[in-house]
Amino acid sequence: MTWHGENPRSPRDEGADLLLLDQQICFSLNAASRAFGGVYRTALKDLGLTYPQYLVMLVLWEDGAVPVKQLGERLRLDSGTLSPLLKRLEAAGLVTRARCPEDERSVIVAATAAGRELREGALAVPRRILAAAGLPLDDLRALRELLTRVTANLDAAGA
Amino acid sequence: MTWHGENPRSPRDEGADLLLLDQQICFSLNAASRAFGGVYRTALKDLGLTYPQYLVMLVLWEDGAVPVKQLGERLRLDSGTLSPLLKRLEAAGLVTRARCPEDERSVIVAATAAGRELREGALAVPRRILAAAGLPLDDLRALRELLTRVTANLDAAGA
DNA sequence: CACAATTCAATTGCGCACAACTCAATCGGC
DNA sequence: GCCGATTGAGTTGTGCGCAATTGAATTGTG
Repeated sequence: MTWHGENPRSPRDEGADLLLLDQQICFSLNAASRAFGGVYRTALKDLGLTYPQYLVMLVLWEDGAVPVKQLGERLRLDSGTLSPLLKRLEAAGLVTRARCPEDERSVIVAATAAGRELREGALAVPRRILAAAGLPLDDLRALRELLTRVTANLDAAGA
Repeated sequence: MTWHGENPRSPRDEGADLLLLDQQICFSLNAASRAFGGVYRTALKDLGLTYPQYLVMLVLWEDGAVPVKQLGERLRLDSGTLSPLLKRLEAAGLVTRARCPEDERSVIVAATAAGRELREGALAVPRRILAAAGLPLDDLRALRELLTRVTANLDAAGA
């Protein structure tokens, strides 16, 4: 045996095995992310939220008022994404944006009364998502663990 | 013991464990996907490809000429995404698009000579990505396995 | 105090993702 | 052969994601 994998290839294609594995990992990650997106889209439709907007609301429900900067750190998003998103949430009457008096550079985001009321309807969403995912809790925990580690590694490598 | 988890909560917050897990899973999935995207962005910069364009080229390198429809099934993308993407690849001189003679509705996509030459440079990419991911092969396989299963479940639930 | 460097939000430009729609080609039943 | 239904690409509109830039507020240093 000149080859050592289960997928024998010509010498000219050395590395093609890795290329395949790579494709499967990254592609399946992408596909999974979009598949979750699809389920969230329908689950959040009644609330009038997109998934990133839902994430923002989750932070606001948990933390109260937070500056845009902090929101970005929590969600791994920059102002280029958050500014228009927050503008839309503001237009929908769900959040307020106000310059911080102590530091006029930063903008404080907070949920309005309507935004806080939305939490009620949002409580049903996660159970629906978990049911759709259809994996046992242990697997989901393992998945989360792996994802967290790989993200940390990738961010470190990219820095 | 009234509770059964490691994270006891008040009765009003029943299910909050699940809720939190859901948030962590979906968020970390999203974050991981974007973290991979960032590493790919830099790795593919020299080739002048984006990550979705790279996925398309992978299919073409592997399969030769394929109709747009088939491309969409493989990559889980629809014509609304593929049409402009393929247009850009065509403008870059990497692929050709031609109506299928047997069925004038479908369009056959194939790599040009320049597109095929790009494969040479692309062979170095996966190793770089895997290194950045920094997980042992077994973990990556486990990750891929979980992602594939969860995507299949989500797609089935969404249908 | 003055002034250069830094920080934070917003904006611009480009590409992806998806829903909704259009339109031509094809297929099916009759 | 004819006509309605279906199929495959493409287009439009909206929103996310990110790089690069702008501009105002703040901080640090001489």
